[in-house]
Amino acid sequence: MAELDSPAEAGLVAQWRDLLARHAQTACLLDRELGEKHGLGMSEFEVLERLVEGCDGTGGGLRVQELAPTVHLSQSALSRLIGRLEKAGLVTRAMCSDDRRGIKVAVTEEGHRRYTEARPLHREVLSLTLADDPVPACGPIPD
Amino acid sequence: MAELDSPAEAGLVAQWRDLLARHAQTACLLDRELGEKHGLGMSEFEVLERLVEGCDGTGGGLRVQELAPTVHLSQSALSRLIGRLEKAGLVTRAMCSDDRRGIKVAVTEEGHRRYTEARPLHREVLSLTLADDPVPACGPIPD
DNA sequence: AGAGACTACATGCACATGCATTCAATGCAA
DNA sequence: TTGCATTGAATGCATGTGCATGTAGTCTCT
Repeated sequence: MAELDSPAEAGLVAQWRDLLARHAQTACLLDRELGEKHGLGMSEFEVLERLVEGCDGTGGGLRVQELAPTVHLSQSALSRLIGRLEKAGLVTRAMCSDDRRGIKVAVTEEGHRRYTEARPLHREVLSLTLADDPVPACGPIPD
Repeated sequence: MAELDSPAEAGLVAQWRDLLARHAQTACLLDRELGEKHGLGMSEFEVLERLVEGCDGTGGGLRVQELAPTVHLSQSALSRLIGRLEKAGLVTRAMCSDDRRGIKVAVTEEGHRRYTEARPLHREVLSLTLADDPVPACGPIPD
C-alpha cells in the first residue's frame, strides 16, 4: 500500500526540505535585518532592486505587470506593496502615456539611496545563509 | 561607490533568486493542489507528515516544541495550525504526563488516512516543480 | 461610431502569520 | 516551604497575502 517513498521520491522530498529550510532561514533573517536597519521588508527590497536594475539611468520606470512575475507576488499584493513604497517616497506611480490603464513605477532619488544603503546587508545575509553546505537534512535550526 | 556586485555576490544573488523562484512555484502549486483536492494547506501537510514519521506505530505523539523547528513556523502559528487540525479531527492534543505544561500531538486514524491520500499528489507536485533544470530565472508563475 | 470582450490595476474581504503578552507549570534558591 | 525566574503553549493584535470583484481604459467586429 505504498507506505514508503521510492528512492526517487525520497530524494525529491529531501531536496524540498532543504529548499524550505534555506528559504525560511534566509527570508526570515532578511526580513528581520532589513526591517530593523533599513525599514524595508524582503519583498520591498526585491521590488526596489528590480526597479533599480530595470530603469537605472533612464527615468522610464517599469510597468506593474513587468514587475509582477519577477517578485513572485500576486498582482494585488504587488499593487499594495507599491502603494507602501510610494507612501514612503521611495517610488512614484505615473500613468502610462501609451496605455492609460498601465502604471509606470519608478524609483525616486530617495528610493535609490535606501536601496544602495541596504544592499550590502542584503548580500551579507545571503552569504551567511546560502553557504554551500547542504543544510543538515532536517534543518534543526541549531537555535 | 560599489554600484555593482562582485562576482561572488552576483553568484549568491542568482542562487537566491533561483531558490525564491522554486520555492514560490512549488509552494503555490502545493497549496493549490492539496487545498483543492484534499482540504489541506502545505503547512498542514508538512505537520501531518512529521507526525506520521515521528509517531508511526507508537501512539506517542510529539511535543509541540519538537515539531516547531522542523516546519519553519513560529510557535504561535504552529499552535493555531494544530488547533485547526484538531478541529478537523486529524490530530489530538494531550497533556504531557511528565511535564504538564507540554502538549503531545498525535495523528488520528483519520489524519493518517488523509495524509496517505494526499501524499501521492504531494510527491507528484515535487517531481513537477523540482525538476533539475534550474528554473528560467524569472519564474513564470502561471497565475 | 457603438457594443461587448478583454486588459491593467485597485480594493473588499477572509485568513494565516509573527510579535508581544498572558497564563499555567516547573525549577531553583533561600 | 515561600518567592522568583524560566519554560511551554495559547491568545490579542497588527499586518501581508491571495482570491474575487470593481473600475477604467483598450481592442475588435460589425
